[in-house]
Amino acid sequence: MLTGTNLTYTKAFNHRIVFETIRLNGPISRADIARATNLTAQTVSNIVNRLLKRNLIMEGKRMQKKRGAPSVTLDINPKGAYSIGLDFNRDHLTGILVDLAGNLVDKKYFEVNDPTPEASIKLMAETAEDLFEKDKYKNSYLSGIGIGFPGPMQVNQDNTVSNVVNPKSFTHWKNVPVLKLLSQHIDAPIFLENNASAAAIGERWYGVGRNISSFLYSFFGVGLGGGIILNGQLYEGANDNAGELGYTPMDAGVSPLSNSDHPHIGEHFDLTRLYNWLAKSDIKVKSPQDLRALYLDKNEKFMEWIELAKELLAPAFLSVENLLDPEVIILGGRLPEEILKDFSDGLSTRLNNMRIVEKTTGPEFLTATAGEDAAALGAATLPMFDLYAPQPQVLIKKNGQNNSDD
Amino acid sequence: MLTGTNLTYTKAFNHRIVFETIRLNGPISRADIARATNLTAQTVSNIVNRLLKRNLIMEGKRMQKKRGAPSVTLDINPKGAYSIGLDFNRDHLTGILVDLAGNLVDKKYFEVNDPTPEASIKLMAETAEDLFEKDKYKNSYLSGIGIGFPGPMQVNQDNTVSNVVNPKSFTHWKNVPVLKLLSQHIDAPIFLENNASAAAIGERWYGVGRNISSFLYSFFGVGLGGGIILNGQLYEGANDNAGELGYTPMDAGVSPLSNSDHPHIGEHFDLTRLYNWLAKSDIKVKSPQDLRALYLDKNEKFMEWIELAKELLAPAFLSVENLLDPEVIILGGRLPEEILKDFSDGLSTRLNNMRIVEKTTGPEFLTATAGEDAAALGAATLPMFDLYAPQPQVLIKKNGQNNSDD
DNA sequence: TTGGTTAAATAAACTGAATTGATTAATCTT
DNA sequence: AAGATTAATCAATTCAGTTTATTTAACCAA
Repeated sequence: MLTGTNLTYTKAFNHRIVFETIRLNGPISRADIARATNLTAQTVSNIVNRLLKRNLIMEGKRMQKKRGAPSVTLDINPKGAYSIGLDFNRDHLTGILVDLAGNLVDKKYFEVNDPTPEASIKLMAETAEDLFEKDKYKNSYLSGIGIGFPGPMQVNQDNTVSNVVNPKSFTHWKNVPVLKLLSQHIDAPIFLENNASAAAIGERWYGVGRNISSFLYSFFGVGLGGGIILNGQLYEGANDNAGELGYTPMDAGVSPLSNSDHPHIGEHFDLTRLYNWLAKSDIKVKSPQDLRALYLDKNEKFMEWIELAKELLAPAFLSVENLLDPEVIILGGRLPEEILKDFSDGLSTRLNNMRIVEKTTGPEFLTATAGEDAAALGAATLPMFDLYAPQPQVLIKKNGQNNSDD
Repeated sequence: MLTGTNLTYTKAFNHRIVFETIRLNGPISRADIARATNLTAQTVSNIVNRLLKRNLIMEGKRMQKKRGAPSVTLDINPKGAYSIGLDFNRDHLTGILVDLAGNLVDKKYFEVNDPTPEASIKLMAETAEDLFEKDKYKNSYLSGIGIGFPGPMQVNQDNTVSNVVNPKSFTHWKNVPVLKLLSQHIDAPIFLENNASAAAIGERWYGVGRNISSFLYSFFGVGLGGGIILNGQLYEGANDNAGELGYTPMDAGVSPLSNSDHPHIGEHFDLTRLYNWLAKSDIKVKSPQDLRALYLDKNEKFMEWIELAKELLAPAFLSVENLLDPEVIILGGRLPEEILKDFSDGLSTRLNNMRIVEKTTGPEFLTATAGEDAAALGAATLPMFDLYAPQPQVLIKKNGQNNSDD
């Protein structure tokens, strides 16, 4: 709804603006922050002192530039807050602990096999507890826990999680109240998100998207997912389906991996199907790392898949260009970097040829900075982003919400 | 850049919030506004009194609901401000005057033929002056003049206007500094926009988009254009090309209207080419109204075009659904309402069949409320939107900008 | 009819955010 | 060493929404 604002919200927003300015430009002085943000020096000074008290930033050494008094530099305090990210899948759970600067502090990896909700919740809770041991991080602040779910699963409005789209991959999951169950074990804010969207936020906050306000993140996970960042914020669409390139139709028979009535390109990127298809040619793979080896070997069969992948992605990305006109398209996920790089190069040239003559520019293709842990890092970013990112929504009143925060 | 905010911006934003609440829900009492906006009654009272003083709203009669003192209703004052919209094309210029409530007050129409910039500027300035005669609207406020340019023309960053995409249609136009030239004749804020984007804003502010925060507006003008509204704001993309469905490729030979090396669906919607193609079958048409007659006659040749149009639009809109996931797709522009309605019905059912099985929902298709003057009304909305719409940007400082406004 | 209750609107005093103006301190320039 | 320049902050001010209290107008029950 149309809600107003007041000074409390102003304050919260300005705190975030100053924090973000330090995060992106640090080390930076109070005076430079004032210039960058159009806030007065006095205001910046007050906000900085409050952020210092909260241990979110720290002072560095004095720096003299030209004349005048030397300035004290400010920088993010990595130990000011921590966050846990869980990347949950049918076959594995990755849990990571990151600090405020986005550094990977700790990591746990578990192989699972189509786990029940009960077993999953238990594993998630234990992993989270292990990652942030109370005595080890005695005086530190845990901003929260983010959990990324594989693309085909859906985080419902009521925060239950179900797999509406592909019931066969997660046999035991249907409208599971993950948030409710987890909060019985965990005393910290919990955030649920589709792993592609989470990865997009991660890339926006810590990765190549730091200075890019609009991009599409193509996430190669178990299948093909997507997350869209517009004006610095996650755009999920009316039904949380925005960016789902995988649904793009393709002609029947084009991909040997397709087996549906409505062939769509997502099928070609289903890793399980890819492994099975390769197995038919006696090529044994069971992980993205195995694919990397195949790729470096220039394995003929796998190269066939790669070429077809680019063939299928090209028109989909042309649609992205025409419809969304993003500055950048980021490729990331579980596929090895070399393969993503191959995609990005191949797609760039393909799009140049497909574009109508009068148009000369298109989005730039980049590969994500986060590697195989993109989803987990993205999940870990969710609480951080919620607490510290300068989102315009912060400025707008919400019923019964208290914004005080000193 | 990352800029902070302060109370001045808060005030400006809250004024817009209250105004918009009245606009959308009026007649409405101060107390109801307070409840709707989460602002206190006192704040609303203050803001309302300032808006009354500026003549933007007006008091109605007392209304008693249950117990307690009866409330005074408030409503938009249509005569509080006026706006001029110019829809400029190769073949015509439509100029309209609308009031604050979006009512059409006056309209001028001129046929032109590939006019030079000089002649065009002169005609625009004269039309604007005629529409808002000083003595006739003595005590009224003109919020500004909006001008919509046909899709293939481009409003450059430096506010010059050129036709980069299709140089053949506007032979005399290349990097014309429209804003500079017009402001020599006109003493009011001037806004330039692509006509599809303008129409989208018009529909957002006055039309079916009033309560829809994200939609794609497909604009059937001289060709096929598009405007995207996300979170209530116009999203133009990194190169102002977002929503340009016309660039969607199609196979060669599919549309008899195509003649390019890179066939794209926009070619099928080029009205000039359509007229010429129909002429080959001895069907003489030269206006959208003529097409309406053909449609009502169920003219065989024209129906062929209609069917192919839907055939081409369907996959493009499926991309929209998958990528943007909008609540609604609005069809509008110069094509007669009956044809747009046909498109919308046909596309709805087509998309239902193309969608992969597991997905059940898609965007709703609506036809625009504004008819053939959609572009002009949209253009007229630009100044209004800029002055009165509750945009989050209002909350953010801009260098050297003074936000005082009492 | 009367007194009590409910609600709208606003006046007056308050709170808390950024701002403005003044001051101090550190460094460079000449 | 004196003056200029810049960073940082203290102190006082401004001005937005908020809180509290008051007035007014209606309804309702006895």
